[in-house]
Amino acid sequence: MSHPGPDLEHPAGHATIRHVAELAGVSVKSVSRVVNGEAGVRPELAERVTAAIEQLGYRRNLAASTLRRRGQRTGSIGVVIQDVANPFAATLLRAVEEVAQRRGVVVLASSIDGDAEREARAVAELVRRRVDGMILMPTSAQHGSLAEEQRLGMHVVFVDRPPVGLDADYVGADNAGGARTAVRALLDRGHRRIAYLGDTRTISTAVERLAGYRQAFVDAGVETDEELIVHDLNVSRHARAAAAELLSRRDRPTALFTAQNLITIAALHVLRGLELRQRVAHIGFDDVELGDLLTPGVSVVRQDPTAIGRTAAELLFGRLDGDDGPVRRVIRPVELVERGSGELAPLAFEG
Amino acid sequence: MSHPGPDLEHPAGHATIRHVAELAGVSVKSVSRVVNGEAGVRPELAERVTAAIEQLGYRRNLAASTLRRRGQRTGSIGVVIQDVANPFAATLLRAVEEVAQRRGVVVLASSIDGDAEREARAVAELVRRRVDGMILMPTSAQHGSLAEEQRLGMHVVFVDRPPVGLDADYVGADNAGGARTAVRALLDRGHRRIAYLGDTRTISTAVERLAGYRQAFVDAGVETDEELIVHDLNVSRHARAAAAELLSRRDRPTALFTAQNLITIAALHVLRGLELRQRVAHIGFDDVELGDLLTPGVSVVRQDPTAIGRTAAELLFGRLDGDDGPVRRVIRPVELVERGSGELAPLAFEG
DNA sequence: GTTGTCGGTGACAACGTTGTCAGCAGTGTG
DNA sequence: CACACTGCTGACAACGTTGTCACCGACAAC
Repeated sequence: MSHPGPDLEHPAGHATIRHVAELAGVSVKSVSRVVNGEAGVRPELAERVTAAIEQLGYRRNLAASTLRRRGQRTGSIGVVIQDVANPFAATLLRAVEEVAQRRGVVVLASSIDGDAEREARAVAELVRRRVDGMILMPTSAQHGSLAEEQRLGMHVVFVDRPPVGLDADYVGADNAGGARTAVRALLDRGHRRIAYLGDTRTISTAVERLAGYRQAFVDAGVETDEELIVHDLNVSRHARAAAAELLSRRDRPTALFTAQNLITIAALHVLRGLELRQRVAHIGFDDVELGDLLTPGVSVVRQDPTAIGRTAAELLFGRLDGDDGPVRRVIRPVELVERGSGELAPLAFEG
Repeated sequence: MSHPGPDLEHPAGHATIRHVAELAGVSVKSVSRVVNGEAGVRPELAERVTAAIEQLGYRRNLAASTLRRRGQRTGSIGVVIQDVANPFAATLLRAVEEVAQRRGVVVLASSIDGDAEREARAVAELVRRRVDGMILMPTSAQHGSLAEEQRLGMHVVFVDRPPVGLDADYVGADNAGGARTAVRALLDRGHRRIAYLGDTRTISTAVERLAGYRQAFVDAGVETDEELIVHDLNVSRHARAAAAELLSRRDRPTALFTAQNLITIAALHVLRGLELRQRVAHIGFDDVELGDLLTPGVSVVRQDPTAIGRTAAELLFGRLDGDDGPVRRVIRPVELVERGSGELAPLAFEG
């Protein structure tokens, strides 16, 4: 045990390339060559190395490997999302994963729950780990701090919410257009008191969806009633409370536009509780599972999180592959899915 | 540009500790001390270092750091799940993330979609990256290959499905008990033709849930009808087809027990399509979003993926902190949630 | 005066890997 | 005969970081 070099009898932790070299009776470099599939190793020697690797259960240490291969990729990307437990984010993440796995790239995902500080910590952590690129569903209002990372070669693609104060690729949905379409459909059926229930106003999607809502009113030459617009429903509980309050007014709205999936679900619970699902029209933004089986079906503006995630991932990998074209903004179309709840007519008189 | 050492004017990629040292006019070791918050650095010097770090946008390279700190943790864990897009897995993952984030540990998640080969690749990748531990929702039937990793100090906790051919911690739910309770409830209401629609039989949860189904029949002294047991419904399409076939038989079942959330959803669609939701009783395993708002409400056996994820993560971190007690098997209780669909009586005569 | 201790600092080696380059013996080219 | 080239192999340095240890001046104890 007093001789120099690694203890070759029984490596304490993981076997290293040196253990393998010693056991196979070759130089470490030759082992490296075999492991990396480099040409120029005699088959007989390669076989000895392979056997040694097998016997020791050797696994190349990726940290050491990428350290040496200067400037080399770590084969990892970071994805910062609001909450994996939200089906929208989860589906998007899954699509990213799919593209990444095909390339042998692993995904580091962090949920940040609308907390700008958690976002900053998550991004810093990803930089420390030298991910090759990042896909960001940001919370924060300003992303200028990422400019430095970008300059140093970090590739960033924003999803769902565009970058602010930064030139970066973006893949999102036609939020304003979708909201406008939904609200126009309600107006067309004669609704005038259409409530808007939306997320925090610092979130661009919320802002855009509200803009679409307002635009529909402008298009129709109808005035909006500011009393019917509620913001900051970033917790289910708040969304429920807001819906309950709106629906218990004497001049309650005849239709609801809920601008996000969790708000839609909260509103559905309240409508059901008040036995108003057949009487108050309702369109949500984002599809909800089983929404088609309710009575009436839940009409929604559907976006395609899989397509958004896939597109973002492909964009990111394109950048990693050297695409240095101008910054791209991809806006995916959305679709109004009519299932019943959005097609209810306004009730003339209410008890 | 011909002088040796790094080009200090304008570091090409990320600034290294050497750039910082040079700019601050100190040794690299002192920078290291400051970065790591080690004691014994004059405040004035520390300040110079901090300023240099700031100016250069230096971020410690975690790969190099953990390489040097021999045997040191990488501050990352791997989570191998079936599919992040499945709410059960997503919720579980979120709970793991939560515990990990509190400790500054990042999570590498991989969806493997019931593919044993993808599972093996994911695990190998995690080992290459020297994650500190892994949480596994396995697909494969044998996990003996992990024994070698375990011996080398890798900590593994299984969730949802127990390890086979390996001693490892496990956190799961009372699958057999939950299924038994559900089917007993159906039998108690007089159902006899109760169909079982389940996932692939290589999956232990599917096996356990089927066992619970059978046990309930044994308990009641009723014979099971093997014609009503369908397996391998690992794709929504298959589940729909199976449900449609069962329900179109002349002697169709009076009740369904769907042993997994996606199968439950598929069955709901078929039942609805055939207008049988009010006539055929139905209990699912796993809760489904909005299941309470359908008419009738969807009765389910609810497990708590958040608790499972949290428990598994805490167990894993406990091991990382040195807990070397005996292997633990945590079985979380499940709960039958009666919402209507499971309480329908069998119809005496059918058209 | 010698010795020891102190806080502070840096030179150096090492972590596990791979890039570079030199060297081997054998063969062909000028 | 010198030289270049071949396929194969290994010695060595380097990646960015941190652990080890020696050393600094100052000051106290003997």
